Amino acid sequence: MGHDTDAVGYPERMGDRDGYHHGNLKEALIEAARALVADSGVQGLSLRAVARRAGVSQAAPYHHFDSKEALVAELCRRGFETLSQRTCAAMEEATTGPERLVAMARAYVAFARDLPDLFGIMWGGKGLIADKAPYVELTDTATGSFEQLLRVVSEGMAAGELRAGDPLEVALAAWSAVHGVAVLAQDGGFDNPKMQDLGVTPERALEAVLRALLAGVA
Amino acid sequence: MGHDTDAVGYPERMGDRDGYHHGNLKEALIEAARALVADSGVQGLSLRAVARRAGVSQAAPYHHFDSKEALVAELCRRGFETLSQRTCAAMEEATTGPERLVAMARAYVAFARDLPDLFGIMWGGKGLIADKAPYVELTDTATGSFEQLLRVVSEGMAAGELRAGDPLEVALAAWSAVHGVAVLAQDGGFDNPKMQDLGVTPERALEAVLRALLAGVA
DNA sequence: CGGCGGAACTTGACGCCGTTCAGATTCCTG
DNA sequence: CAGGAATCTGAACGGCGTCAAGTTCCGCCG
Repeated sequence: MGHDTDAVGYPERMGDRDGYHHGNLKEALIEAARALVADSGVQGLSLRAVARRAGVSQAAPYHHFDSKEALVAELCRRGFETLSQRTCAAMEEATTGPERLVAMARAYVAFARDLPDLFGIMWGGKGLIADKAPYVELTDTATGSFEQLLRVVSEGMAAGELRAGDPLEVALAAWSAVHGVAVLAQDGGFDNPKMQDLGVTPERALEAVLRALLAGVA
Repeated sequence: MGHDTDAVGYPERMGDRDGYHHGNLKEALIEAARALVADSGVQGLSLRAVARRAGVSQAAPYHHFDSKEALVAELCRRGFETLSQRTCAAMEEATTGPERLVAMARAYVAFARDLPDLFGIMWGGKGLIADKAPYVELTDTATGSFEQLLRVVSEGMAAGELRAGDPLEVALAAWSAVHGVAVLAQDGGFDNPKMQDLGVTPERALEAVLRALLAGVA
């Protein structure tokens, strides 16, 4: 295993990682945080644990981040980046407007399922990030995903593949509905006995939502 | 103001509140937690702060709750109870199936707006409650809301006010979509400059979602 | 009425947390 | 090679969740 330092590479000239200086601690901290969340969940994400995992003292992170919240915000921002890449990739494999919307929706929910804890942090209420507003890069990246959706809807309408209407309205409805499925699937809204008895699954919820959306738009 | 002890009443024979024993600490703790969340947010919710607010020592809560998580779970459960009452009340003022669905949706989103922190705890990812499954009363109450929705959909279909179909499918789509709006409205998905520029508001998202849902069902 | 058992509560402690700060170490520039 | 800037350490502060041991009070049995 060894340290995490080699997971990301050094910025320019590869400093010797055994020196007093780490060389690329900022990146190593983010990677350590990501790994920590991935296998210990949100609860296990402490700044001290991140520092331990990166092999530095507990105070070292403060030379690269203003606070724990700032580190989490960056983790979060990268999550939105990944999410955007995934929906983008899924979309490009489809051709018509409705197909693209469906592909993006599936990719969105799949992301929430594959990386539930990261997804939980990204949309984690006021738990870890009291207010996203100060983290401009974070909100910009997050908004980028919505703009991508908005573009797909607009183009679909222009191409006559989606019924003409207000693209913003359609994009908002789609985002809200799909996000709802992802959130419920991720934090246990579907995972209790009664729901199981009813035959409720995230897949079914997604299909139901897609059917409703497409009925109004395709 | 005074202590919180008088907020709920004593169980049987009104004990003098100044004695060594509190008299009705469990209820007082829940009330203190509720108040704390209401005016300090999720971040300010610590077991010690709850105890302080109730005027007891830091260890006192452990005679009434197994852990902080257990207290939060009860808080949470009452949140679902309130939510259910609100959607129920809103529903009863409407007559036809579609009207009832719309009324419930509005009440749901209004709840998230009125009590954002409580709503955040109820659906708070893995932040405060690692796993809801052990808290049976909690999951039961939460599921009750969905069953209520399912009933309304079924009755609407039986009365011919909603297009015939699988009630579960429709209820799932409606819940997911409306929940999505509530979540996005609550944790800042709509509250950034770019979204404002686009003219995005929770109300608009809700209207968009409702239009899509009703189109497929009314 | 006396005292006894147990429930309710307090005190004090442990380890972990986020954060700060003085000082040690190393890198880079001149 | 000198000195300032960047980086990292070690120790500390207060707050947190939790637990063990001690204290106070209540109702019940004799």
